[in-house]
Amino acid sequence: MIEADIFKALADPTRRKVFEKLAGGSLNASALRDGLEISQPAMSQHLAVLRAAGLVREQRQGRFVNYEVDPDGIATIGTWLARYRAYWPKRVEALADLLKDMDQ
Amino acid sequence: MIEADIFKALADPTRRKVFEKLAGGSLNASALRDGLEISQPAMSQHLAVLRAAGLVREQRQGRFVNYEVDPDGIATIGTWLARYRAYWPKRVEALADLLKDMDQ
DNA sequence: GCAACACATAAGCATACACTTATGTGTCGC
DNA sequence: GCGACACATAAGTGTATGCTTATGTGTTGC
Repeated sequence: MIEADIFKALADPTRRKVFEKLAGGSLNASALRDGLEISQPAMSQHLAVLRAAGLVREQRQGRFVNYEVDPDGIATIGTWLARYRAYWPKRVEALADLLKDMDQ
Repeated sequence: MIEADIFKALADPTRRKVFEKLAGGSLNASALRDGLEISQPAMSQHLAVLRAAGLVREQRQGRFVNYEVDPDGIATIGTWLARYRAYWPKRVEALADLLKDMDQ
């Protein structure tokens, strides 16, 4: 069950901050530490959790490792959330429009 | 930060099962225990966590307490997920359509 | 009132988890 | 090759969390 890994990964506030940083584009592990008061090993462990959950994927570039949002994780949350569309309130109707033009 | 409570609540597999049961309609605490091998106090504690997170709301009916999905929690996840619409893969495009006609 | 019921809360305990320090692996530039 | 760098992994530790048993609160029916 990969949903378990996803929600567990997002349960940690630091990992959510990291993930939300990546929403703006790919960054390497050191850049992700900026602003967050966290040790290098701690960040490495958090990134491992996010990657294991399928929320993030990595790309080695020399001695740097670039991380970016993995669409697979997003898709899993999206399809999970779709089960509850009957309970979606009207005020979030705009969200559906946003989702519609995701590929430009 | 209510997002913290939401993701923490959904990180537990039992609570996700409970929440997914409620996707089909409201149920009382005893009915929610059916199928899940869980004690009465454990269920009560899980429901308290889900309610504190805004994922579930209760409605007393005599000595029963009916629980149902709280649209507020769903909306919070939805708006959070909207930040990542750039990474939404094409294959989940259908989800957007589902969200569009949520109010019939 | 009182017994049975539906659920909530309290207290204690075992495990999971996020951190730390220390060390390992791989790359770059000289 | 070798030192500096970017990151990963190992091992240990304090705290959070989900469970248990026991008890409390409120409702129903007699």
